[in-house]
Amino acid sequence: MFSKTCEYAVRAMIFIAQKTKGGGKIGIRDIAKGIDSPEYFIAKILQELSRKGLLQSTKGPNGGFYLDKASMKHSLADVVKAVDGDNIFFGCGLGLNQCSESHPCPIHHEFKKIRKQLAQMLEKAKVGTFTEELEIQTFLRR
Amino acid sequence: MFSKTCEYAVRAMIFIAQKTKGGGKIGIRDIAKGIDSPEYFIAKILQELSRKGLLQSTKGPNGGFYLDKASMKHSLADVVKAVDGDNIFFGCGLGLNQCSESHPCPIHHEFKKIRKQLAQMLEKAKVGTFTEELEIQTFLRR
DNA sequence: TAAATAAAAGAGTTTTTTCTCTTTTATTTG
DNA sequence: CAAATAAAAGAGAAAAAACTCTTTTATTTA
Repeated sequence: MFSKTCEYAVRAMIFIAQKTKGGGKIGIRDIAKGIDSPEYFIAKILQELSRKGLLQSTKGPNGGFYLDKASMKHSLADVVKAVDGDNIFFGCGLGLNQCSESHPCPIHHEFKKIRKQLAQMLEKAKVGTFTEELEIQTFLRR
Repeated sequence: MFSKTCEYAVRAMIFIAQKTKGGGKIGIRDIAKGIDSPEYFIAKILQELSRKGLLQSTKGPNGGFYLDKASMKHSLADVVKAVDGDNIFFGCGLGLNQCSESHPCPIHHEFKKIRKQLAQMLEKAKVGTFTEELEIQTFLRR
């Protein structure tokens, strides 16, 4: 469904939201452990997301990654788009470039409904909404 | 969503169904052209599907690929499973191995609905049902 | 039964994705 | 301001996916 890069990104964003809701920051090593991902790899991914403004970071002692108020309101769809692009939301299920309403592939209309539901679900899910359930952190690993 | 291999596979199966409904066979070169895929690559994919019994073939002059009655009844879900496995139908949206009802990731329950709909849609779509609309063949390219 | 045909199998190469390590830059704190 | 800390950036390596070519095997037909 999503690339591994994208899965790590979503897990990391949710994790960081949980951990920095109170105002602190969290380091890359703790993030990697917290979501069970390769440390250097998730670092690269977060650099990219940071450049795109989806999360914040500061260098040096007491530095780390965090989410400001605006970033907390980003949706999982925003994260997915930033990493994998929007092909999952708009692309043809059979990989055809020219597939459209007027020139549909055999499963175009059925597939459209599912893509739409997926998009809506991920739009509704804001990064900041996963903070309440504290226990959830366990479930971002493995 | 699906691997390219899988997209080619589904397109090829639909194409072969359309072309061999009347009882004939179709060669690999025509299939590759018909669905706009790399010839040697789709050949490999169909060999695999043939071994798994999802379609039939014969060698030699007048040989080629075709679908017998039973194969026509296979669903697109069967094809997807044969190529990509069933991860798309059962796997966690965030890539977690241990994600389950009792140990869910943050989007487990929402994601489950979408996976289910996708599965149902592809189960319902039988390879043989795409034969009526003759014009459809154009829409398996590009 | 020899030649022609077409898929199957074997053995790759290329490209993309995933992952790693080292060096640099920014920030803090003693 | 020097040392320590932590992310950013650069430059890859490893693994997986996508794709290609050649040889073999099965089948038909002249």
